[in-house]
Amino acid sequence: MPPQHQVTLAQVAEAAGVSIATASRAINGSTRKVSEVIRARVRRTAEELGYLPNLSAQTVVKGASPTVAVLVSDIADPYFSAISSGIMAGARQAGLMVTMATSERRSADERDMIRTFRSQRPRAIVVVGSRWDEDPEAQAIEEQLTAYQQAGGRVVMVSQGPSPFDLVEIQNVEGARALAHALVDQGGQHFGVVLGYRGLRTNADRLAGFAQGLAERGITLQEETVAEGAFTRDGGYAAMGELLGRDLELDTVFATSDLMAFGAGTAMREAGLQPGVQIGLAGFDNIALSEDVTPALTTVDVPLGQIGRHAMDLALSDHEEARTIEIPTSVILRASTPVR
Amino acid sequence: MPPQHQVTLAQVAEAAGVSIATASRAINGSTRKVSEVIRARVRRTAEELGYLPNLSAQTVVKGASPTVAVLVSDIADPYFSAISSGIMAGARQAGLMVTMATSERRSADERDMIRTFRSQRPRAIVVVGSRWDEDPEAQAIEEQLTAYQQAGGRVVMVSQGPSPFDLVEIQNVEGARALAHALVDQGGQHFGVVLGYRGLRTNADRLAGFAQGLAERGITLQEETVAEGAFTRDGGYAAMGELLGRDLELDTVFATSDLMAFGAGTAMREAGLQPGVQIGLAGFDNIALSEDVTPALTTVDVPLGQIGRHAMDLALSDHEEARTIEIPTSVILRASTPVR
DNA sequence: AGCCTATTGGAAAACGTTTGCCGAACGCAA
DNA sequence: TTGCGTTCGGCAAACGTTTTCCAATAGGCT
Repeated sequence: MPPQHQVTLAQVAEAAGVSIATASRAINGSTRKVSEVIRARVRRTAEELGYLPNLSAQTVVKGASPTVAVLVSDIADPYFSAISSGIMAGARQAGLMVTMATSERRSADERDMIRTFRSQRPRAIVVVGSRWDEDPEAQAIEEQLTAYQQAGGRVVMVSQGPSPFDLVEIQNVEGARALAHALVDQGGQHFGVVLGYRGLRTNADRLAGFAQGLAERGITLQEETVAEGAFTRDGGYAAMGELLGRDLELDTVFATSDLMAFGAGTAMREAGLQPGVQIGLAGFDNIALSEDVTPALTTVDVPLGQIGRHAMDLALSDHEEARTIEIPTSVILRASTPVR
Repeated sequence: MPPQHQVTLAQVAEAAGVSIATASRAINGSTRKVSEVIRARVRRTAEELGYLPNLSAQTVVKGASPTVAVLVSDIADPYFSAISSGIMAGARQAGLMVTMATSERRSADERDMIRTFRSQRPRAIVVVGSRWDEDPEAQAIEEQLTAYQQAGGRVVMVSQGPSPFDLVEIQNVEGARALAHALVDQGGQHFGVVLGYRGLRTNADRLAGFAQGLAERGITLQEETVAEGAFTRDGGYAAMGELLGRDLELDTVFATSDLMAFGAGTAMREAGLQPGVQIGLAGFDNIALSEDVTPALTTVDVPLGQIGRHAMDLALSDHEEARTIEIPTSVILRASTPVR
């Protein structure tokens, strides 16, 4: 680590002919006032010398840094990057910096990153991304976060419920259920599901909601029409391939994320099926490009940017007991699911 | 800012019955050794008490924080999120944290963010995103970065050349030129361009390279066949609309980014033109979904993840004079540009 | 004039670390 | 035994801030 030598407050004070205390008060403000003339002089001096406050020093004495730490599974995934974008917008408004890390969906890494975050003494830690059902690290992670919270930090989980912390919950069950209704209403009868890892609660919820929605229309989702894969574009491609190999008669496929739907769509075409023509295809999330593909993708809208904002709101408002914000979802029918 | 009270090194030292100095050496290691037995005892105590080193305190005394600061235009844009992903992977390997901010392409914000970054004393600052041609803040930003560098920090610019700093340069001109060749070879004759803001060097380069490539095949790109818009999906949609309104006879359209191409494609379809059938469409960047759309998008591959890695490599290797890494690009022909 | 209160500058103590130095303990050769 | 080098623990200074006092000055009131 190269030594970085910088202008210090002491140098500014000296140059302005005041004490360090006064310089501090003049520049970074506090309850105490400093006379206008001195204040101006100090500020000008600081400007001239190119003084920049040392955030770490401030953090040491204040006990917390003006920072919010964000942990996401994968920043290259448009789902997470859209949420992150909302978080960063909120953070900027609140004058906070953002430190970010990706867990790559490995929960041991998640635990380590949270430890590292704690070392930074951020004002809040936001964890985005579905939790695994049988996560060996779950307890360790929760302990870390609890300790952090008890030390005065705020914890916000996005799409991680149930949990003892503040929560931003996406209505996955309801959205998938409504989607099922809509698809049946369009004339779908034989449904398949391209499912991200079942162990991720998000997927489990979306599957359950979809099955429930179908059931409410008198259709039973067969287990053999569900293919599981990684919760990524490639996973969708692979799972769809598997589904095709099973030689079922499907007229509509629901993928538990838009990203998986894109992969599934490519697999369909490679098998000679045009989504939106011979077979229907629906996703979930309504990520940015889902309306630009051909055929435009039927999906369930999740207001991703808003989610980030809400997470920051929770992080900043102080309240005693944990709160939950429910994010409503809504079905968007597009050309990928034809009316029959 | 809530006071966060935490276990300190002093408490660990006390509990372990050693001095603070010894505790420090036992836990965070240094040149000096501490006997195995004491070392073990201290570590165990730290573990039991849940001690976490205070990174800010360490930063204050060491003079720099184990952090790399990243500034991107817009994290929700897949171009930037893919690069960020590479950067974060590199940072993790190097044991560094990442602090991230978005400038929203406003250069005044960019300047402010860099100031804030400097306050954090990061080990490196990475700035990703094309520079504006006539940027009123350009000088202020360069001064900030120069001062930072002189204080011992490392600066890496991605796609920002020319600049006095370390540079990761994408071969935009060459890529666009090669694309033009390939499109002419496929039988294209009447070309249009959906251009992101011309003031962004990236767009200017891609346009220039494309025009040059056409010229080398004996085709002159007419100014009236170029429509300019925001460097986003919506910009592409709007610019394509404008182009269509001009009533030209185009057989192929080059959009200066995949994102713009997606928007342009939607505009084409709304006008009754099928990309890949009546009209060719090509993009630039090869973002993740470009092969999943229908028709799959012809584009110029830019290895975005690698770019991030290279940026981190530059940030970490220490060398005197500024270096430049050239990232090669390569044409990928897909169905959106039919062979005629 | 005398007193009380507000205002404002400065000295110094914190905050949680790392590290330069000192000195104690030990091993070993002479 | 002395002398000397090596190992390793601890004291205390430093890092760049904020904040608690304390003191000095100014102003208002009687």
